[in-house]
Amino acid sequence: MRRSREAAARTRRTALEAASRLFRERGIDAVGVRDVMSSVGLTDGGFYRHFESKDALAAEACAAACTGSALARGPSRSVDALLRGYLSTAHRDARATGCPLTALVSEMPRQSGTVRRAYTNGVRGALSRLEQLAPGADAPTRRALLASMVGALALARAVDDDELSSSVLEGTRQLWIRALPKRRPVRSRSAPRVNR
Amino acid sequence: MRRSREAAARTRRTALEAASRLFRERGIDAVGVRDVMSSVGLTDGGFYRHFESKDALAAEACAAACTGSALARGPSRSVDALLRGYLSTAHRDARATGCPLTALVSEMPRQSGTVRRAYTNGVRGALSRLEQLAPGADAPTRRALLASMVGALALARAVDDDELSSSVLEGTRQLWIRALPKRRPVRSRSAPRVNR
DNA sequence: TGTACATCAGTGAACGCGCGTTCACTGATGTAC
DNA sequence: TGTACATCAGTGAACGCGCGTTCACTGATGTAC
Repeated sequence: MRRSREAAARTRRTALEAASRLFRERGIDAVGVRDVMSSVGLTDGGFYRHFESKDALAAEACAAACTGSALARGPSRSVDALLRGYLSTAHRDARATGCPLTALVSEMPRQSGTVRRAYTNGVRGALSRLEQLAPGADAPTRRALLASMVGALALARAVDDDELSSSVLEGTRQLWIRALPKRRPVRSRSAPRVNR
Repeated sequence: MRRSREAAARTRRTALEAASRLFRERGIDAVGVRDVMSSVGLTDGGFYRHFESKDALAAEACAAACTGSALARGPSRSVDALLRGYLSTAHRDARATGCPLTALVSEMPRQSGTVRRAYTNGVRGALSRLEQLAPGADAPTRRALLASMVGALALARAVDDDELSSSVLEGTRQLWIRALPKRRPVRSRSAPRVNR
């Protein structure tokens, strides 16, 4: 039966959020329209009142996951803090709520144009965020940094061996803590090391 | 009708090779037993004369792709040459014959135990190869290097924008050419710079 | 403010299709004598 | 070396199942008067 406009909007919003999580957890192709709708307590027929197709949902969910992810808007205020969070075992073990760039990376080449466009915009957004957090790194370095983060998290999730998995995250963290220029310290550059 | 032992062995071998390419190109879940068998000119029913299940095929194909890939046995004799090949647009555009670690990385968390084990062994093999090619890099650095290569190639394949894609490969190549210790030069370390 | 009616969110069955796997069958291959 | 027979690689139909999408229908919501 008909629902109020507010209820319908809520249905659309919660279905989109559920899809965003399910796609990251199981992959876009492995999640059905029925899975999405039943996860918000509805049947699948009504899906097409809210989305034109599964592909349209995938593109929108990918975009939403990108703008909502830790890389785009997380609380980190330094690149060190970002790396600690991104390359943590907690992030590794939370695929459904983690970075969509990593969760979907190797199925993206086979996705439709609209889905890939959303993903590519997510990559651009992540690169801008890195520019804010690491202004000392040039553009090629920022691209290498993003690729390294994505690769480390993806590999850490892929392998079977917990020790190997953790060491990939840790090795990548160490690399960037060494490689990135440090923030200008609070005291003036030439000041002697004194209290205050 | 029955085939000779040699013909049957050939069937098994070519089906395995076809599966290895198809899985890398389209993903394991998206390739059916029919796809594999029809790509070697047979019907699907006979598949189970050669493999116990699709999962067993996936594990074997993953292992075969790992031991046969450029990372495991390519012709590169230096880490620079390896990086030039691995992070090339040619490798990016040849998913079916390229590195399986990258092609399958983000669907691996959802694969069966046997498939993940094959993949993890592939990661270990790649790390050993990097140890041979870059003996100056310590273990954490080698893990970061592999993660960075996988991430760069995967991202370059995922995005829609050719310029962004190439720049991710190029930025990663630059990073490692800078970051890795150079090979010991031919002349002795303390010799002055003279001719010969 | 009340009433009549149009709208539309959600239901549930149906569609054609492809999946992994099973199985009776065919007939060439391999082997025992 | 010839013959009889067991083996088994490959065929093709069938199985139960889930997929994305469509659609007639229900009945509460929203609106025009």
